[in-house]
Amino acid sequence: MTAPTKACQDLARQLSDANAAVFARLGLEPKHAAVRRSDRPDLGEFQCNGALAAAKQIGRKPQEIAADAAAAWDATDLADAPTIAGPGFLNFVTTARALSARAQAIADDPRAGASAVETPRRVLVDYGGPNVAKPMHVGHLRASIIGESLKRIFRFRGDRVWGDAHFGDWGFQMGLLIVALEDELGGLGDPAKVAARLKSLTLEDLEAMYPAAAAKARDDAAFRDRARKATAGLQSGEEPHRTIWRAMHDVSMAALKREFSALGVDFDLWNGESDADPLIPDMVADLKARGLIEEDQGAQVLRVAREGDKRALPPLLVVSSEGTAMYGTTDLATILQREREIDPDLYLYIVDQRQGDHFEQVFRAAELAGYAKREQLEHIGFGTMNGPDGKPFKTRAGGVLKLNDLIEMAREKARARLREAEIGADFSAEEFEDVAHKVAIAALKFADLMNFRGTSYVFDLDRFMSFEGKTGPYLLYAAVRIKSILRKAGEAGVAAAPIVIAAAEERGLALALDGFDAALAQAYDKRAPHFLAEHAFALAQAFSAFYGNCPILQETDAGAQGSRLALAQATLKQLEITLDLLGIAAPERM
RNA sequence: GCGCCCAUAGCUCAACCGGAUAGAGCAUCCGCCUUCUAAGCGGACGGUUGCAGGUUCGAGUCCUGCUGGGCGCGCCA
Repeated sequence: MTAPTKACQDLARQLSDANAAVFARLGLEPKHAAVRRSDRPDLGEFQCNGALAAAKQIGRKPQEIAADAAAAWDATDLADAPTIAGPGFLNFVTTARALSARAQAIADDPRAGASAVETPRRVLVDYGGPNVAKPMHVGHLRASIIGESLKRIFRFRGDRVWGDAHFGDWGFQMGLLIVALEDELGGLGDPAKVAARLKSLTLEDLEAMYPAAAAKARDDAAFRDRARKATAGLQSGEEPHRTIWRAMHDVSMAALKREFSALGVDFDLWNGESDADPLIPDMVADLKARGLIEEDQGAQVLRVAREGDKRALPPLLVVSSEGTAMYGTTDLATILQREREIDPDLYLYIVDQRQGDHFEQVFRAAELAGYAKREQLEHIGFGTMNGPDGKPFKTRAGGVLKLNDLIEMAREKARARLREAEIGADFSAEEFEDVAHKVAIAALKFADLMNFRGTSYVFDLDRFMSFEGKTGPYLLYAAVRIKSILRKAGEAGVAAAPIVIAAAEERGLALALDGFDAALAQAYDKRAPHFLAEHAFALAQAFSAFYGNCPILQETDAGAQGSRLALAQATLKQLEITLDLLGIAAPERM
């Protein structure tokens, strides 16, 4: 019954449990007792709206039910008896004792107050989606940032998680590159000549070859046809197709690993579409034998339309009229491969929401084929990153902006702002660069993750890097200020003491710390990191208010000083965990 | 043509299962550095939630229609 023993749970949960006991005694359904953070901080810290729903159900007046519940409240260690407002809302204010205990529990918890899932699942997160020969551009930014964050969120909640880059190294694009090379060399007949060219092949070569070949294929039917045949040749293991593919694959892969590393994005699996290729012949034969595939216009298709669909979903193209595997085929085979090698309970595909139909086709096909259940497969779609004109982001010249260039732009802006603020004058060149990089990445990532993933947002580097308001740099600044205090406290020999919440800003900070678990759960349930981004900002704001009004080093009361130091430590720990879940790292100073 | 998504403060975005007076940041204005990093803090201003109906004790949220925008619709991925 006393708060301290339950302090491992967040306050909303503690209040809900206590209120559920009250509701049960009154003969009301406990589910109506749920308490959550208040929308009206002027009336209370927490609220329960259940009296209204309960009233509807049993035909009593909501105010009466609320009054009964308030009168029956007995968890006075946790909160005072709730006040009643409006049509029957219950408003709670927690006791300083319960709040102190909760803050202490967070301070003592390596997970900073975050709970874990009861039953861990095996989760595969498919994100990033880089391609051979195509430089990563701003379109890859969202997939990488959101996917990386979701991977970390699921892992932190206790699931067993694999992040897979699902490298786009198969299909028609490879055929295009092969015929482009053929034309460049005037034929592929001379193995020595081919080998020599492949040895000198650079990423820049590939990045020039691909768009040229893709453009040519658009209005040159003969070229397109050769590329399709080359694709078929590659997929049936011909030479020199295979050798050429391997060289192009390796050059691209090495470059991509560098780029992802700069972004702070890391994968457990670097599997490519090509890795699922060996499964395709047997898979197609199996689908055929079970009568799931039929011939249509020279191609082999798997029909996935269902009765009751508002619109007839086109069939999944399993084998093209040229005999090649299409990307749906590869995606299906990849599910088969992952079932065998990983056996995930849940698949998350972090891909642009415009591909929704494609994934619906693949997921239905997987279910029809019995490879996976439909509910295990989720397409986590996201919106586009737009330019100032509201259309998908383009450079001033109208082309796509390379990810590398984007990051360098952000870094340059960060350097300028650091110099402007006269920060880092005493840093080594190395540390200065490290800080500029961290600031740049934090700005880019937070600007992306603060919005719900489904909405498109306008890219505005000046705004992201403004260092003011709701930005990545603001969060880093908050973390760095705490680190600075902790360093000085350490030098001064100030030690942490039991947390005692007294001042309004301490109360606000403790409540912010308490909100972490709910934010994490929402981010997890909705597959939406912006709930955590929101929490990080709220926490940093609460700390800033505390920072301005509750000095630590100057505090003369040892108990209050130790308590505040412990609060600062807990805040830093939780802020760094939250930032890490967003894929953001804070420097030691800035 | 069919289907999906979106429309919230001047701008960029939030709003948990339908709950109270719709919240932040930016911009504008007013305060606060003799104090742990002012890249900060406090305050003010700012709204017919695209339009019209409907369901409900209660609608930004659910339903219908309309307007405006984005996107998708078999051999690219």
